[in-house]
This record gives sequence, C-alpha cells and structure tokens, in this order.
Amino acid sequence: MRLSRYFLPVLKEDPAEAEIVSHRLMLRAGMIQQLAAGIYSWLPLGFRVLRKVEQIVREEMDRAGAIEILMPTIQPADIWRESGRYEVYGREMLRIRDRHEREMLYGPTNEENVTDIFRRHVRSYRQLPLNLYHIQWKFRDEIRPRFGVMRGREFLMKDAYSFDYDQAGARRSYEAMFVAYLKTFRRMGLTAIPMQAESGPIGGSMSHEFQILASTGESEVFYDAAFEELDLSGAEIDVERLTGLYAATDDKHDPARCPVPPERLKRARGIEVGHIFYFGTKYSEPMGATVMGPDGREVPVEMGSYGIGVSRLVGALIEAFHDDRGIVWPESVAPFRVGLVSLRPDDPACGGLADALYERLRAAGVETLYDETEERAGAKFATMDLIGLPWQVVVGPRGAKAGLVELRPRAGDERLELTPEALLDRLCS
RNA sequence: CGGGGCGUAGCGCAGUCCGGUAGCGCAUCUGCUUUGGGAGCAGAGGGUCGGCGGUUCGAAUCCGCCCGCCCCGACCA
Repeated sequence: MRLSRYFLPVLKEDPAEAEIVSHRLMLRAGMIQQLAAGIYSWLPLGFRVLRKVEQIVREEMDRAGAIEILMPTIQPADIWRESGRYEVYGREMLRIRDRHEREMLYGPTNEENVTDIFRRHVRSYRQLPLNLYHIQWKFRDEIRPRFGVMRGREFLMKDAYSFDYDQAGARRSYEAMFVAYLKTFRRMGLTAIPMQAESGPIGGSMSHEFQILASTGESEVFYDAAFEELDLSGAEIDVERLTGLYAATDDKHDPARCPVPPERLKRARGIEVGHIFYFGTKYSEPMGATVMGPDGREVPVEMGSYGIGVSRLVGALIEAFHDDRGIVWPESVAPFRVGLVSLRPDDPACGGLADALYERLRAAGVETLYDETEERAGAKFATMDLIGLPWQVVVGPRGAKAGLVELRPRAGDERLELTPEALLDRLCS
C-alpha cells in the first residue's frame, strides 16, 4: 500500500479525551474514530488489526472443533422472556421497538439465540458434542464506557456455545476451549492467565476469566510462575494440571492461604480479554433444548459459553506492546509487516530503489506500507514509530548510491545496513 | 446513578471572572528555499464560540433550560 494513496489520519498531539496509553495511541495512529460515547468507527489501520485478531481467534476456534455461524445483532424480546433474562438483565440491555411496536433488543450476548437454533434442529445425543460460535458485534449499555475500545458499549466479540449430552462431555468441551484460549492469546504474543471467576449474569458453576499481562492493566493479579512456562505445542496438554494452577485477582488473593510458594508467586497487572462458563441446563431447560439419550429418555442439553473480546484485544495488545514512541506490534497482528520509507522519492537513485523494493515485496506477498510521500525524514520516522510496524526499511539517497538499505526492527534500537537482495531474503522468507 | 470537569477553526489551547463583535500553535492551500528524527520564510483559506431562550444599545463572556463528551466510583468481553 502506498501511503500517499492510503487513509492514515495520524495525530501529532495527544487527543484531550484519551487517558490510557492504548486509547491515545489508537487515536494518534489513526486506527479509530469515536462517534459517540463508547462507539467507534474503525479506520483502515485499526480495521486491519481487528481483522488479524479476529482471524487468529477464528483459526483457533476451528482447530478446537468449533463451527462458525453468524447470528444477528437484533433479537426479539420473546426468547429472552423464555430464558427469564429479559427482566433480569437490567439497563445494560439496549431495548428497542420496531415499527409494529414489537419489543426487540440489540444483543448483549447470544445464549438464547443459539439455544433456539439448537432446539429446532438437534434431537439426539448422537449429534453431540456440538460447539457453535460466531464473531459478531454486541451492545451493552455500560454505565460508564471508557478507555476507548477497551470498554466500549458496542464491541466485537467471539462467543462460542457448547452442547453436550452429559456433564462429563460438557467438561471436555470446557477444557478444549480452555486450551484453545491459551493458544489463541499465545499466538498474539500475549501471556494469558486463566483465573477462577465469578460467573456473573451469564450464570453457571464453573468459570475462568483470562487476563493478559500488561503493566497498565486494570486489575492486579497473582499467579503461579508455571503459567509463563507452559508448553502448548504438544498434542497432549494436561488440562487437569492447568486448571489446578493458582491464579487470583487482588480482591480474591489471600497471602495467608495462597498455595504457591513465595518464590514462584508472580504479581502483575492484567486485562480481562476472555471469559468461559459452564452453566449446565440454565438455558436449555427453560427453553426446551433437549436431546434423546441412549436410554430413550429426553434430557436438557448441557451447555457452556466462551467469550473473547476481539475489539478489546486490540486495545489490550497496545497496552502490552508499546514504548514512548508508539505502538510495537507483534508480527502476528501487525496491520502491515513492513514499513518501507523512501527518504527522497524525488532523488532518482533513492526513489528508484525504493520503488523496486516495493514491487519485489509486493510480488512476494509481504504486507508493506510504502511511504513515498514528500514529508521530511523526521516526520516519516515519527509516523512509522507511532504505527509500530515490525520491520522498518529505510531507503535514503546516500545508501541508495552505495547500494545499501537499512533494516530496523521496531522493537529495540538495532539498525542493519544490507544490500537489497539480502534484505529481501530476510523479509520474504 | 453519585462526585468532578469540559464544550471556542481539522487537532491542541487562550480569551469567559471584569460584555464592545474572536486569537495562538499545529495542520491545510500557494510560492521559494531546505531535505537521515515531527524544517524555514512569505502569503492565503477556514469558526452560526455545543443548542435554544432571556437580559442588554451590544453576549464566546451574564442568567435559565437542554444536549454532548471526558475523568473518579459501583458493573463488565
């Protein structure tokens, strides 16, 4: 992508309304634009990251055996009356009426919706286990939205729903999601700590929330150092052991009763990015989602639900990966992999070499943002640092004459002088 | 919802107390010079001062009502 043809409205100064670093940087890097309290448009750069995060989540869900669907944002109040949540949910739910005065709502979550799908189509235990998920916008009319996309009212969430014949099966489904979550966050370069959690309004008996570590995180967390050394590569992962490892937020952590020896107890700050629940028949029973068992008896299906805040993750990633100059994207979620800077597009040697490099990178399928604008060097560097692409390639008039270009990883202060061929070897591999 | 604050040009702000018809920096446009860490000079454009009503000869400024946004707290992916 040529920067001169792109839409990247970066800000030189900090916006007045942004308090935390991810919000400031997302606004400054031209990733988002606020439309109303807690409601944002995603601009090109932000949208690319959102899509990358979404895709990683999708791939790990698919790998774990979940099946993607897409449910609507608007739901009828009826199904929420069936589950009993219409009255319970409170003012966080945005209630609306259509032209026929029918009561509708903008979905804050989709348990009722998916349970309705299930009950219409699944009759037998032989069709289980089943795990359906979607990645869809939600609306929760938060009392106080804040921190940009970290706590928006409208947000993109992946929510998966498992259906099993019995509790043992439900436990396996839960554990599969548990592991998938660890892998998902790991792929984004994040350390995720699963914690025993209250189940809140979703309800249920078993629940973990996943906090990723960032120094600017909202809550203080304590956890067993073993979480940092997890090997998630193998086929066999000891879930029993993982769910048994100690982790707690500060309000639940009691030093006197902590089972982890002090030398292995880690303390950090965390941001909640995922939450998983096992809630049994809480929805299947009132809504009549039943299956026939091998014994010929009809039983309500055992369910769980599994959420990941996709849009929140974008903010959380920046909280975890930034420095005083801007964002430092991990490669897996970076909006572009390479930022190619032509310092003097008007200089024949420099401009020509940069153009040629851009074509080669493009041909090799390397996602490249090519800055061939007439800005001055300092401004170009500042923008590249701000938007945080993992690899900066600088082509200047002096180097171009000598047949050399510069490679700068965004993380760290390393600078390498390379021939164009050596550079392409490194970036295209 | 309780507490605090803000709304003036695309962005960041001054001007409001003490009424006299709007200003600074950045950005934008034109020209010249510059060109490896957010350039310099010269010129130009851009604002119903959040909205409505009131007071006044005159309101960004005083009064009333309304709207929006931010921050702290209780709640959450």
